[in-house]
Amino acid sequence: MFEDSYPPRVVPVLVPMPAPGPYSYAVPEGMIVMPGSIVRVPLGPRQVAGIVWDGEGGDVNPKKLRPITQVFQCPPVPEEMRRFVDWVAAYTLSRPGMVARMVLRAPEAFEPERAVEGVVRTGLVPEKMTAARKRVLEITENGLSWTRSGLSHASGVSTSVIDGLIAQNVFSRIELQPPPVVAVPDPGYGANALSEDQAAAAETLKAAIDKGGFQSLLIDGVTGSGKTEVYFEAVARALEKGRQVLILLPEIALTQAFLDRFENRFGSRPAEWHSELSPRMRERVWRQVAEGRIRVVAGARSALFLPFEDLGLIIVDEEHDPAYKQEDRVFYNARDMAVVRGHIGRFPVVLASATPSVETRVNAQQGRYQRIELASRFADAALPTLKTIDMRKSPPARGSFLSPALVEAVQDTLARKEQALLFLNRRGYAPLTLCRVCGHRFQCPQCSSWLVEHRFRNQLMCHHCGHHEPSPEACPACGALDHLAPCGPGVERIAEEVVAQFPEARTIILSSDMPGGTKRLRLELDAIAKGEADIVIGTQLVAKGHNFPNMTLVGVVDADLGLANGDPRAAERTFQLLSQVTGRAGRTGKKSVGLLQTYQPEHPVIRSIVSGDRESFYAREIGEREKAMLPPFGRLAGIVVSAETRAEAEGHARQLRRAAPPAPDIAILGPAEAPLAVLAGRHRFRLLVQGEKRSDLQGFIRQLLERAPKERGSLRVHVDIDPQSFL
DNA sequence: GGGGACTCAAAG
DNA sequence: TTTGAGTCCCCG
Repeated sequence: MFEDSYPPRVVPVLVPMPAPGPYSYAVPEGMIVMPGSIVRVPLGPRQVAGIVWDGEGGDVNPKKLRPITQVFQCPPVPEEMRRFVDWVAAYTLSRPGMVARMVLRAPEAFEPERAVEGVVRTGLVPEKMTAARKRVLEITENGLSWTRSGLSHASGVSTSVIDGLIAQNVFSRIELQPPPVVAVPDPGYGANALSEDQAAAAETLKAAIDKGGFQSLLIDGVTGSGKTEVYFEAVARALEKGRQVLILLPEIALTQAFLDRFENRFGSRPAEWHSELSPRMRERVWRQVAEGRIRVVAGARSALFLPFEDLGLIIVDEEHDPAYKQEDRVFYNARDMAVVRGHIGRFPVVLASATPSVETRVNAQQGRYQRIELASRFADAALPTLKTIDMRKSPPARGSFLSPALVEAVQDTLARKEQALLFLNRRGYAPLTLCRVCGHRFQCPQCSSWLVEHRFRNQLMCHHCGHHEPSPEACPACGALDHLAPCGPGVERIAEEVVAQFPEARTIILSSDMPGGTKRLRLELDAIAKGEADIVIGTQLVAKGHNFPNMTLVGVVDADLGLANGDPRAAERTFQLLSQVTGRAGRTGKKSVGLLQTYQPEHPVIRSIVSGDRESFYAREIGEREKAMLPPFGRLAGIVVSAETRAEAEGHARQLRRAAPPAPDIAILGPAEAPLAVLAGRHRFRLLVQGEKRSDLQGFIRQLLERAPKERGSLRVHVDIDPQSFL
């Protein structure tokens, strides 16, 4: 008997820390675990949740071996999900435990939800009948069970009436399943009438679902072409087949309108998953997704790591959106990992965008993704007429930033009682402050970029690293008072100009850093949709999928901004942003106009925006990328190592060049160029490492990380996805 | 002598 | 990633 338990059974367990692989734990006698089981294990001085992994427990010093404390009573993490974790870890050069940590992000969800106490009729009748008791009995005639409070509410009696009936055995207490977070969606609830284009596209998607197996599809349709309705049909079909569905959205916290549309189509809301969920809700959603009780989740990128019981479709809406990139700890692009997830789970993945990323277009061109085009706007929604305003010929008055032509257009719009949107992708009041006496420029002490003045907060802020300081009264270099000059506009400064020009108009600024946070922004967006504002001044936030039905003028204050900042994706980003923002106009068929203030009206990006010729943009950009060997072409431009100082970056670069041939191409970039990834925290320099094969680069980076353990913390590796090395 | 800030190694 | 231990420094 004693012998039976020796040697103890040992299993690998993935624990939430950056160890190179799973740790081994002993399984106490009588405990039943299987791969995927979520367990509580001792780890150093604490207890953590981990996932029993596949294979044998590695050989460890038996003295170190400790037993699993407990197996949680929740569904094991499915095989598909475990392969996905392994794949993501290998691809992103992160430790599997850190990826597993993303799966286990709902610590209280591993224990079953507490059952709710309910009551049900026993069949007995009360000795004495009263009016209140009669009402209760009528309502419960059908024999269904009720919660105590629910029943008291429904029958309009106090709970003590029900307690009395329980005491007389007219009702008995039962345990009810905890209530679902959301009702089950009904695929046949509110099917929309589709245009011919839309119907054809929907058929293609449904065929992919019927066929089964992995496939990635791209819905490529101009803004307003009704992509959402199209992929809703795919969602409906997957639901009919009994599969779960994940809809990924960038920044779901702001997309309340999406949830309404879903509800109109399916009769109930999808479950939400994003960082602003309350811990309680997070637990319930996680648990119910694992149990298969939730059929559709609409979530931010982290929803990709929910333990779906039977996922059968992923939609990635606005697939080009940079918000899909996670750039800390585990670096990944949720759009690409969604494709991988679908491949592992053998189901279709649908990407949707009006302005697909160049990578995705290349994938479509090469036949990896099936492209479905929606060329026209839906129903009466007409695309706005777009024009440039040449700022060399029609300059703004001195000290202002809006050209007379744009001011006039705003005036006309107000006169027609319609709304105008002025777009400038720059937060704050002025991007640079300088001293007119000595020429001093305010710079960030941490990362040497310019400090942006924010008048509302009365602060100078670094948009790079978050450093901020109070706005100064005097120049710190020469001490001169009243000679600090703001240079260039931010949205706050445009708002100042607008208020001066149109004092009677109702003006709203929409910028992610306005006080009040997400909640306030949501209210503001609602207010605008209801017509409670005349002029909206906004940063890129306004480009994102909000519907402003009465918006007939979009003015782009600086269409050139972002075209020349050294980022290899600058042209693409600008094209996407300007297409999306001008697409905000004319959603309900009113004649609408987009005006782009520019100093370079002949610039190819500006021209393709104005002419509406998307294809010329993609053709040209794909060609440029190919020439420059940038993503998604040629040599993988995929790995970025950030370091704190240039010397350190050079050290890393030397090491990499010394590493076994073929040595990769390495570029060292300062904060100003900063392409491909946001500089995180204190990291000021980055090496961009290019190589022939992903596996070579992975080798280099591993070596680098191993040889430079002292630099841990000052060294960050970022993987920029190379879509051609997938799968 | 104790507390705070910091670095380091270890966790099965 | 988290933790505890060790070290240094400062302080009536």
